[in-house]
Amino acid sequence: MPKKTFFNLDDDKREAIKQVAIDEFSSRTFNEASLSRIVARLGIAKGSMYQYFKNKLDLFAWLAFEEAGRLKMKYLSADILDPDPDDIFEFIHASLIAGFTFTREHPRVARLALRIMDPGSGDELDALSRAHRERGQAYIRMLLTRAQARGQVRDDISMDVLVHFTHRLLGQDILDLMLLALDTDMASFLADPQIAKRLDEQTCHAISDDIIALLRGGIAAPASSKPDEEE
Amino acid sequence: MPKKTFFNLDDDKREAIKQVAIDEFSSRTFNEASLSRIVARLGIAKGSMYQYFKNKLDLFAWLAFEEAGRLKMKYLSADILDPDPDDIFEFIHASLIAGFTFTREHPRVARLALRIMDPGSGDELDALSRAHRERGQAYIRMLLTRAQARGQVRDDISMDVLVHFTHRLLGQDILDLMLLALDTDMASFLADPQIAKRLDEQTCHAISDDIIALLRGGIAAPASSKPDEEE
DNA sequence: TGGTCATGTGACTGGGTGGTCACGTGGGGT
DNA sequence: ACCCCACGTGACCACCCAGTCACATGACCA
Repeated sequence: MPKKTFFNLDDDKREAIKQVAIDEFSSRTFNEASLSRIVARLGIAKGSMYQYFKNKLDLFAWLAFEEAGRLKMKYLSADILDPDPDDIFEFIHASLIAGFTFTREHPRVARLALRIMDPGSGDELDALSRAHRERGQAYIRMLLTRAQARGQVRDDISMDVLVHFTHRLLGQDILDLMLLALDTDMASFLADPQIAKRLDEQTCHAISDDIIALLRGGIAAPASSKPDEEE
Repeated sequence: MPKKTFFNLDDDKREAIKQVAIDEFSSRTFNEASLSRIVARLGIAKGSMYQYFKNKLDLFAWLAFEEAGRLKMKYLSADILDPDPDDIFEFIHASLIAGFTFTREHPRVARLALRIMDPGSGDELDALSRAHRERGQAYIRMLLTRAQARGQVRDDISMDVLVHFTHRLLGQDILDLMLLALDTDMASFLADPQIAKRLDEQTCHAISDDIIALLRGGIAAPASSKPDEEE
């Protein structure tokens, strides 16, 4: 968490620091990101940063866990976040749309949020990362278990596997799917996150529909006689 | 590619260099991996490395693309690698088993091979990485398209999405699934890759079966009347 | 006016990096 | 005995880093 000095700053300066830091941490690994580069871009002294934050990790953790999480929540809670939606597929669909919208409107922040998952950036960060992931997976597990109890999700497959893939789908896969639809890759996106804004809403819905169809029926062609799918 | 000097070395020394370098590059990002650390561990002079390799990238690329690829191919071709297997699900199943076996027997090399996918390590490496990925995806696409022509894969979903997920399943997901089954995560694996050896063959088959079931039928519970699935 | 205190500063420390280069060494060939 | 040449070496260069600290600034209060 930032020190109180940080919150005494001009709104403009505080915002500038936030934006430049998001830029740096979203485009590079935690270890590769550089405080020196941040302060140079801001035109302030390095010592100042240490008046605002305890150290590099403090700054990163605040941005990636607190701020990015807060912003993402806005998008999720706008559409969904009912702890027991009546249809798990509706829930996933809504989460995908929310994720697409969030990523399209705040590509750098979305990428920053994914940086949390980077392993091997030091013990302290790895521990934070694991705790974060486990919280998310616990939530998904609850939803899937309830859906299973309602007979909506198959019960002949390891719940761990289901949780893992669903969690990943709603987290990392969203950006991958967007990049796929835009015919680019992560490297290009890191170089210019704004390309995410080129994805229109219609395509987002098309991708989500495809994913939901996959989740519902797998990749196999329907067995010869089975007219209960549209088309 | 290494310089010829490297191939004139004692087999022992060449092998030692390979092993220490694999250790370093598999446990850290390309940018975070350190040549200084490698030579220190080997007890040789840094200048020597530059007699064997043009630079850091040369060493990494040789290990990750050539050597790791060669080793992985051994496992894949042992079971499969028929360009038109009669059953796409059999093919995927065999690839999963081969991937599990490879990862279990050579965890560090398997992790090294995944490092190729790390984006943002510089233009040159990103370009190599993209080319590598595109080759792999082209192969998967061919297989899926043929399977589709045989009526084995549904045709109402974007082929790009199918290719993307299948490619990822056979690449990155294999390690993730193993870690899931071992109840650990990537951070712990990076700290000690040998934990992968604890996964027994039976569990590998169980996971593969689950994945194939997912691919065949999705996550949805079968619609009330439909006895064509086992169980 | 003087004093206090929050804030800003940037040179500096100690450490790391990839890569170079002038030099050493030793085995063949002539 | 001579040289050559492949190989080995580690000090060294230029650069980058996170984090520190003695000092400067300026607002507010007495």
